[in-house]
This record gives sequence, C-alpha cells and structure tokens, in this order.
Amino acid sequence: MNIINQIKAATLQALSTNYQFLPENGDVPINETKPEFEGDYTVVLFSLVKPLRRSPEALGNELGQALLRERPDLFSGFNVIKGFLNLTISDSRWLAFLAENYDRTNFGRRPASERKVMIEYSSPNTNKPLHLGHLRNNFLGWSVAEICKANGYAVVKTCIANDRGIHICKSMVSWKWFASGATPASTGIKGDHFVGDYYVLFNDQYKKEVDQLVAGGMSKEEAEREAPIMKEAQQMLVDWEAGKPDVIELWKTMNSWVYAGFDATYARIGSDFDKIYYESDTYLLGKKLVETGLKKGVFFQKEDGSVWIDLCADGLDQKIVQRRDGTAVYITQDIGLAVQRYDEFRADRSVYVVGDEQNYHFKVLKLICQKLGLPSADGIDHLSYGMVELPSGRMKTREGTVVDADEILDEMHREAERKTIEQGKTEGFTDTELQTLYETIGLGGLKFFLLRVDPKKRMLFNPEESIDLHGYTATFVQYAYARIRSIFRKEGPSPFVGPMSTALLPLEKGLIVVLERYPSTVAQAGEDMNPSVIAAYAFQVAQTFNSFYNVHSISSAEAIEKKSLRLRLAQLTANVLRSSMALLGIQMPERM
RNA sequence: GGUCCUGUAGUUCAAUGGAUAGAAUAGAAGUUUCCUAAACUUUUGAUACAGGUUCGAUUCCUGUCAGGACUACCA
Repeated sequence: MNIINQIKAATLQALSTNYQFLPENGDVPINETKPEFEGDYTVVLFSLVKPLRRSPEALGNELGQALLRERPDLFSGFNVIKGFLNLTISDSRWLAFLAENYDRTNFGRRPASERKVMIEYSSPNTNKPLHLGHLRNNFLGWSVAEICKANGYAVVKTCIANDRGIHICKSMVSWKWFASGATPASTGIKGDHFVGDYYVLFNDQYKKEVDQLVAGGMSKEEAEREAPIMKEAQQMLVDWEAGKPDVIELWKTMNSWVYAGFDATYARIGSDFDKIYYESDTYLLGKKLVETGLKKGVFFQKEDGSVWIDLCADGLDQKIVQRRDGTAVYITQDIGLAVQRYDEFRADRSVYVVGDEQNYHFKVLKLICQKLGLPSADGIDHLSYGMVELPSGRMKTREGTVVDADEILDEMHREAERKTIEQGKTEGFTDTELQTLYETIGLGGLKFFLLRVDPKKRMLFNPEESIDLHGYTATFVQYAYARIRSIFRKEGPSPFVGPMSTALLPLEKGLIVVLERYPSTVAQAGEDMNPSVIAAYAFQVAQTFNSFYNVHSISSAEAIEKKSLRLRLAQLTANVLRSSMALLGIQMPERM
C-alpha cells in the first residue's frame, strides 16, 4: 500500500476509535504538504470540523496525538496550522520503502488482470504522408496503450486504414494523367510522399479546370461538378465499387506504395498495431444493423427511403444512418466495425484516439450503439485530442503549412546532432552509436513535446521551442538518467553492499518522497488516459534528482552508509525515469 | 441560430473545492580545483470581466466578452 493510503487508513482508524466517526464518503482529504510547512502529507480537517463539533485547532491536535500514539511506526511528528494537520512520516518508513523497491524493475506496474482494452489510433488516409497531427495521435495512442498495460490491462492496438473513397481516387486519377508510369522506385521518392504529390497535383489541376470553366461563363458550383478531372475521379470510385479490374489493380499498387512509406515512418517512431482494419473491407458493414434498428424502432425511414435516428431527446439532432440509395454512411460503418471488433476481441473497453473535431460523431456513435443494445456500447470511449496549431494558426494543406512527419523527425535528429557536437560530447562513441543517440534525443524530444500537454487541449507547436533541449524536455530527463548510469559504470557490477544510513537529509528524503509517488502517478495517468501526467512526473523526478546530485556526492559520500543509501536512491531514480519515459515511448541513453 | 470545448506570468504549459496559484522559457544576478554545467542556486512577473454557491473558488453555477470545433445523403 502506498504511503497516502496508509495515512488515510490510519486516519480513518483514529477517527473511528477516538470519535466513533466515519466520514460519509468513507474518505479523508489528504494533500502533499506545501514546502513552506513542516511535514510530508497533510490532512485537511475542515470537512470534519462540523460533524465532530471541534475547532480545527483542537481536532488537529487531538488527531495528531492519536496518530502518533497509535502508529509510531508510520508517523514521527505533526503540527497544526489553521485547518491543516501536517504529518511527518518517519525516516524508517521511507528507508524501508527504498530498501524494498530500489531494484525492482516492475516498480509502479500493476499485476495483469482480466480486463481488456482495445485502442484504436493513427487511422491514416492512404493518399498522403503523415503530418504533425498524426504524430500527436500516434504518440498518444501508443503511450496510452503502454499506460493501460502498466495498469494491468491486456491491450489490443488497432488501426483503421482509410484506404478507399473519393480522396484515394483523386491521387489515382492524377497519377494516370501526370506520372507517365513513374513509381517510388523509379524516382527514389518515399511511397507515401510520392502518392501525396499526385494528390496535390490533382487539386492544382482541379482548380485550374474550375477557373477555366468559370472564365468560360459557368457558375462556380457547376464548374466544380463539371471539371473533367473530378468527373473522372467520381467515375473511378464507381468503377472501384464495381470491382473493375484495372482500377482495383491500380488501387492496390498505389496503396502498397503508401503502406511501404507508412511502415518506414511507423518503424521509426515505434508505432505498431496488433490488428489493422481496412475501410475497403469494412465500409459495407453495418447495413444489417440498419435493418435491426428499423425493426427495433431505434431508426425510422423517411419518404425518400433514407434511414435516420432521432437523437433530439438526447440533446442532439436527427442523424442519417443510410442514404436514400441504400448505401451506408460513415457512422454506419463505424457501428458495423464496432460490432466486428467486439466479436473478434471481446474487449471491455474500446478507446478511439481521434481528434476533437469528431466529438459529435463519437457521441452519436456511442448513443446509437447503446440504443441498439450492443454489448460493446458502454465500453466505447472517445479519447479526444486537440488540434496541433502553428504560431501562424491552423495547419492547412492548401497553404502548404502542414508540418510533414518525416521532415520534423529529421529536423529533430539534426538538432540533437548539432547540439551534441557543439558541446563536444561525441568522444568515445562509434558513428553508429552517435546516430542512435541523436535519434534517441531527437525523437524523444518530439514525443515529449507532444505528450507533455493535456491531450484534450489544443496545443501550439512552435518549431523553435520544440527543438529546444533545455527545460521541460525529454533531454533534461535523459541527461539525469545518463548521469546516474555513468556512476554505476564506475561502481562496477555489485555496488549495493553494506547497510544504509538510518537518517535522511532533506534532499535525500525529498527524492524518496517523489519516487514513492510513481505507482499512484501511473494509476492516475491510466484513469485519465493522460500521458502528460507521466511527463510532468518524470520531469519532476529528474529535477528533484538534479538538486540532490548537485549538493551531495554519491560515489564519494561522507560515510559508507551514506554511499550505500545514495546508490540505492540513484538506482531507484534511474529505474523510475526509465520506466516512466518508456510509458511515453521515449528511450533513455546510457551516455550522452 | 443550436451544441460542445478553451480563456492563468511577455510566451508555452500545471494546479481530485484547500494554505502565500506551480513549472519551463524569456529577462536580471550568481555557481566548475569535486560522480557529465544538456546541470544547479537566487530573482522579476499571471487566474478575461461581472455576479452567485461556501468555512474556502483557477476549479462548481449564471451572464458578458474573446478564440476554436461541430452542426454534410464527405470520411
């Protein structure tokens, strides 16, 4: 049991034996004691004052004395200020914690349970390369999966490839018109970028044609309908759905180019999936469910034959679930896919990592699934994240302000290289090791930068700040880790010998107190599905360690017992840093 | 128009209804005979506005103002 829960239990026990009192919710509020007061944790007494008919001061003193009397093993002192009972935990308790956990690599992780969660993330379109927004999605999804695992969940990572539709046909038509048979192999261009270029060409051509038609006297709407390249794309979509062999062939070929490109990027950033669904396989799913829904009276049909659901009672609008021509819409596919995934994996929860512009969509999806009585319905959870914006505003394809994923990864790598060389820290590394180091620092920096912000919030991506390797960054944490590893390289294979000192200096204790919070931090991040909690914590650990390291020598400690203590403290710090950063998908260098 | 989200130091981000609102960065001033100075120490600086709820509000409620998303027989 962690310290906070021990304090809680002891306090409840004391309230029970001394006042025959149990708070209504069975809980007492406990905070970290503010640094300007003496103590480690604080019981906030205000809520107890009224039912116990004591003044805050009196209650604090009685309760403090009772706790000290009943649990001398846990508490070593207390003071009362206003309505706050500040408790000091005994050094022996902290030391016992350290002795138990300093070399546990699974410290902070909960044992595996039966619970299973499915996490869908990434979900790219196969007509253009990944950009910065996709990176936030990928890093988030992957990290949340790791955090769930650390909390004992079995995790299934999935991805839905949006591999069909008019946007895919656009790149295909454009390639036919303009490529003269060029391929990624013949041009040396990465497949996803290659295809993306033709998608851009399509839009250029389309705009040209529309302008021409408008100049010829056509209205804008009509021109947009009549532009030859658009008509061909639409025809191609029809042909694709009809299974026309040459279209299917081209579609398969171009998609394979894109996948090759994606695979390279995924491999680089460490995204992986247990199961990939393809929209081309799933887009017809859900049609049967429309019938079921009609029969159950969940849906209703309009005169023109289209099928709708009325969600007005839930504060939403009417929503179409099947077009009048009988084809399925996006949401219908998603319902069908939800059923299929549940049949296949039986996950208790199903988390969709999707941008917040689809908040409405997922609200509707969950409601419909619930009204249809699907067993998976209640487990549907939309992990909605905010847009990544640039200082100049929103990224826009048309304005060419989209930050390309591969480019920003390269840029971070180069910055890490530049900085390392500038500091003259390349000695003793082979060229391969240096490349690995730059990637560890560069990729880690980008991941940390995108994960350190609450996922729900829109975030600003300032290129200059993102490549900064100082302050609230992965580099800061990595550097603290590398310094610790350096100590252990010099100490040799079995450094933990001899008894530990039995007293704690403030900086030593401060570090233990922070380290002890790791398990509850992991739990918190899991409950909120929020990696930024982990990022903030890892940074705090590194910060606390640095202050300690700056003042107290570890290897040349003033006494052998002190060295013994500090080595264990350093070891636990390293473990926690490595483990917490691993939850963010960030690796730690042994040297830097 | 309707629904939802967001307004905190110059800037980027924190703060289960708890004490004097924390970090980082930028600015100012310091710290290398000593385990990696990519570090450490000190310092300047903020809750959009107006009400309400209560022992206590950045947090909950209402209104105003400002930004954003959604509100497609697109996905």
